[in-house]
Amino acid sequence: MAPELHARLDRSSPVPLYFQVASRLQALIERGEIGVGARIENEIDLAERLGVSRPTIRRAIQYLVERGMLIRKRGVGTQVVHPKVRRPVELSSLYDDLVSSGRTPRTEVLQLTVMPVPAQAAAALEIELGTEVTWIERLRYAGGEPLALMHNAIPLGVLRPDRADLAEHGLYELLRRAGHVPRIATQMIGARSATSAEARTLTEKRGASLLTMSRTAWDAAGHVLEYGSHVYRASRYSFELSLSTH
Amino acid sequence: MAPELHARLDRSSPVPLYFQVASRLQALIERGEIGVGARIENEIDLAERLGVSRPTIRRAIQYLVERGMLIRKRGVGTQVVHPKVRRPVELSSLYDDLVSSGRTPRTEVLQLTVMPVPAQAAAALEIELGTEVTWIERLRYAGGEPLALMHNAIPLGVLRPDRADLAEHGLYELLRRAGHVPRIATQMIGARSATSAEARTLTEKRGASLLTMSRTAWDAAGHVLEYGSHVYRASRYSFELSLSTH
DNA sequence: GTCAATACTTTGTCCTGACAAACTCACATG
DNA sequence: CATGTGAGTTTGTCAGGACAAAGTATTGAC
Repeated sequence: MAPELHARLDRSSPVPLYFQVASRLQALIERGEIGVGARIENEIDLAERLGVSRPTIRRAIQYLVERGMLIRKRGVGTQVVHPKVRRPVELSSLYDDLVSSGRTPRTEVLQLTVMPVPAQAAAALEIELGTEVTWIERLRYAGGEPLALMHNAIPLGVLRPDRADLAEHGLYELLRRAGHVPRIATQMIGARSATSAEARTLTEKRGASLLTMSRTAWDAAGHVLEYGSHVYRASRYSFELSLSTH
Repeated sequence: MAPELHARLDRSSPVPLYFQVASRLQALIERGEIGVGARIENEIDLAERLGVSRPTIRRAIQYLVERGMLIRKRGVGTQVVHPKVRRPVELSSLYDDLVSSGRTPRTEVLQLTVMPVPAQAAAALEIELGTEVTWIERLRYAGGEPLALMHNAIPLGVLRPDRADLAEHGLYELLRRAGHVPRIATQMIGARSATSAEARTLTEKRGASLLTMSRTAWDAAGHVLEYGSHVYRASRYSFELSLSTH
């Protein structure tokens, strides 16, 4: 087996042992030193060789199983099924996605007001009709071209962003910075034709196909953070996601 | 605390103890007997009261944490964040989705041939251009109306379905029955306008917006099972998904 | 040679015990 | 009154052991 696995683990590190083990295994698999289909050493030997207990090894392997890199079969062993980390869909904002894919997002804030919550957002946010919320309308550019028209409703108690913040950062970044970490979300992805106003704003032809996404996000305490209703130029954008069952 | 949690666990059952505990907790939370925001009993007391060890309780709680129902904080405790099970996106077929939402799917097999793999599918399936595959074109109805036009490419070694099977079952069911369990998939969701042929088949107007989804699925051993390229009537269908970070 | 019983390997479940780290809150101190 | 110190609570990590269940390979009977 590869040399990395022989190196001693750092017991003085704040990084948990199971995570150190998982990271090493992951690196070996990503570099192809343990090929797809190959079996890794059994848990008991691995534990002994690395000088940790079997539960620690199991936890490390479990971590990689959940990421879709490994699968285990009782009586058989643990096999590599995929060399890349297949992250489940992430709870990220378009802004972060664009940045991490090397593009340069720019945001134009079209509207920023406090107003009674629109009907569709009220249901999603689980708040009374008539309650005031911050209502935001933004136009997101990537590579100099308009990409998406975004509408958000945010409860007043959660965040009161200003135009400058919104122009320079993603909404999720602002939420996180305010101590509201999005943890859970439900999304609906659909499609429809652009209205003439939308077509004009997005520099598309009238009736062009748009990808729609609406999302409600909650924090760890179960409080609603935001409702968003966005349209994307289907000619420039699509959603990509990986799934795994375990 | 609610009475269900007091009932004795069944140690003779093949259902693991941690799962029995998780199921009970889940039921209590879903019925609202432990409200959102409420803290559940700490692990050590819970373990003692149910007569199991703390690792078993931890595993049960972990299971619900991963499903987005509970969150834990060191030094604080474990809280209910959402009363419904938030399943992560599932690796299921449209057919199964329709059945489980109480609709009655019907499938019309438009084409079923063995032919050289189309270029787009070759890349997704990671096979040589020119290799022969089973090529399927299906029209899926729900509630008497056409809903989706589906194209699939399947390696010959994986499955050789016949028309009758395809008309009566979902593709994923056939795959599973043949011993090929889909475990990992990558999907792209986008949108575009219908061609006139598509519009005719789906009884939409020409140029109507369609939701597109292409997917590649692998089994546990990392073998490619299928590539699918589907279009859905955006007026009748959208994708719904829940996400959580943990 | 075929097929069933058996031994072996490997992961799955569960236990007890221990200490560490993060958080809360009361209390003493300036 | 503000502040930080320390005790108490709760989850996080880790050890080591035991047996069960599922699969694989070998062996033996017919």
